[in-house]
Amino acid sequence: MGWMMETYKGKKRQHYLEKHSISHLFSFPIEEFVEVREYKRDEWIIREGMRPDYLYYVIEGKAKIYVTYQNGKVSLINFINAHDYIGEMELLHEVYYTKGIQASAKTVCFAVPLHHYRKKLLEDTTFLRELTKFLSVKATKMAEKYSQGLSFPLENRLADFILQTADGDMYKEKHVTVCDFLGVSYRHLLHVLVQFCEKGYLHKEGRHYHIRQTDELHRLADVLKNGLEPGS
Amino acid sequence: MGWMMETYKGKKRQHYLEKHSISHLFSFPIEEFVEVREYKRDEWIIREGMRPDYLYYVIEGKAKIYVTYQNGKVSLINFINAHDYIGEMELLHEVYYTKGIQASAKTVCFAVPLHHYRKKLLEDTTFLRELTKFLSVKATKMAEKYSQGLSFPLENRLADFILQTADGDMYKEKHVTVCDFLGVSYRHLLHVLVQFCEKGYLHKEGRHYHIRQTDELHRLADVLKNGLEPGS
DNA sequence: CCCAAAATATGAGATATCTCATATTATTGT
DNA sequence: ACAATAATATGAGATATCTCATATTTTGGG
Repeated sequence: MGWMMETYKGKKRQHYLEKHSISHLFSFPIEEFVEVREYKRDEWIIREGMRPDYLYYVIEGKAKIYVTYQNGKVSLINFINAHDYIGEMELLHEVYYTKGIQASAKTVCFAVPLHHYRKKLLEDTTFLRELTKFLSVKATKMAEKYSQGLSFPLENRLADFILQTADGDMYKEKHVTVCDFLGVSYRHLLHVLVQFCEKGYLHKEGRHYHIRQTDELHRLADVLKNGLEPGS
Repeated sequence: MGWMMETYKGKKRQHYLEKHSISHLFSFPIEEFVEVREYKRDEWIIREGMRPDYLYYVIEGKAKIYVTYQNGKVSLINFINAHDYIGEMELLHEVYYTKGIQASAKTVCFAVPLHHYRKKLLEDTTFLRELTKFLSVKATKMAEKYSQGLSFPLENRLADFILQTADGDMYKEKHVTVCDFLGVSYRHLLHVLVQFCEKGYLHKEGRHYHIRQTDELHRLADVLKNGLEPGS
């Protein structure tokens, strides 16, 4: 289990700080003590149950949030992408059960040391406003997912997931990850995928799937879009 | 559909402002332009799709957040209780599809006029920090509900719900509301409740249920508690 | 290059959950 | 007090989804 997270130094660090400046997210200079870190695929950025000493801001890459239940079942809760914060719960709350966060691709993030900045962060309007926006979006998305997840069969949620994660017209996600994320059994996921192929929505090519009828998938996915768009 | 929301004036208003002071939530005096409103059971505090002009802070009562899907199905997303904010999404984001919020009991709340305070609120550290805490808790709860909802059968979620909403050792929630909240059909909810009675966990008395074996319900509900408690 | 582990596949039977049909009570408005 | 509407109940058949068993293929490490 080598957890050899790499910290960029010198020129490389400087390059990231400049190219992906986060100074607009704070009203005070923060770069001096910020670490630039790279996590490799499958490395744990935060281990479940362990309080982190840093607030992270993701620059590039992709990670997954996991939680382990008492019965041993591990569940994928959400994805983390560029421009997301990690560890904000621990910054805000004294007690909080930390979830596990694992990089699913090479992930670069800024690590803001809390022992140094905690107080300043909690008094910084600019930072708090940004964080509040981030959290409100997160809360809304989770709320939507929740009601969607409970209200519709896999057929609809999978169609949506395929459209959201497709690489061009190819769907390439790993089944194991997906059935974890969508909370269904591997068997059933395959079953619905086969149906999609039989109906001609998808065509299996090797271990990937070619999207043949985007419109039909949209029809299925649209069922879980709520309400009207703002402005109507 | 009389929507005769009542606004307290004079002495009554003053009484609420003093007894449930919210001055600690802001670093500037806010009471001058705050309205104290009372919504009766089933009144809409915010109508779905309509942007509110106020930020609300609930003092007493209980409300429900609803969303309507394109297929016409209405889904209960969450409850709102005392000390919750309403309308924070609209304060933070220019575009946002507003969900419907309906009082499920007499509900008193403070209404902060945005046209007057919007700018000040977004620059107030104290307010933003409070709101951030509120939102982070909300986001976490939704995330937990989401993964729970997807991962466990109704038996477990219902046990948890019963324990959480029980009034002493009596469970009194309305079935219609519950099956909406838990995202299951009325038929199935009844089916599982009957099972609980047959197993002796509950005993039906009129339209309420007497909890007879808390331990057994806890055993079912504990399955969806994640991880270890902080500090272990 | 080989092995063990992970990921992919597929079948069959068991459950969980839904839909629809239909009655019987509350509740509410007038 | 009455009619309309909502909430509660219950049965029966249809689906969605799960569990388990088992086989094949891919992948990563030594």
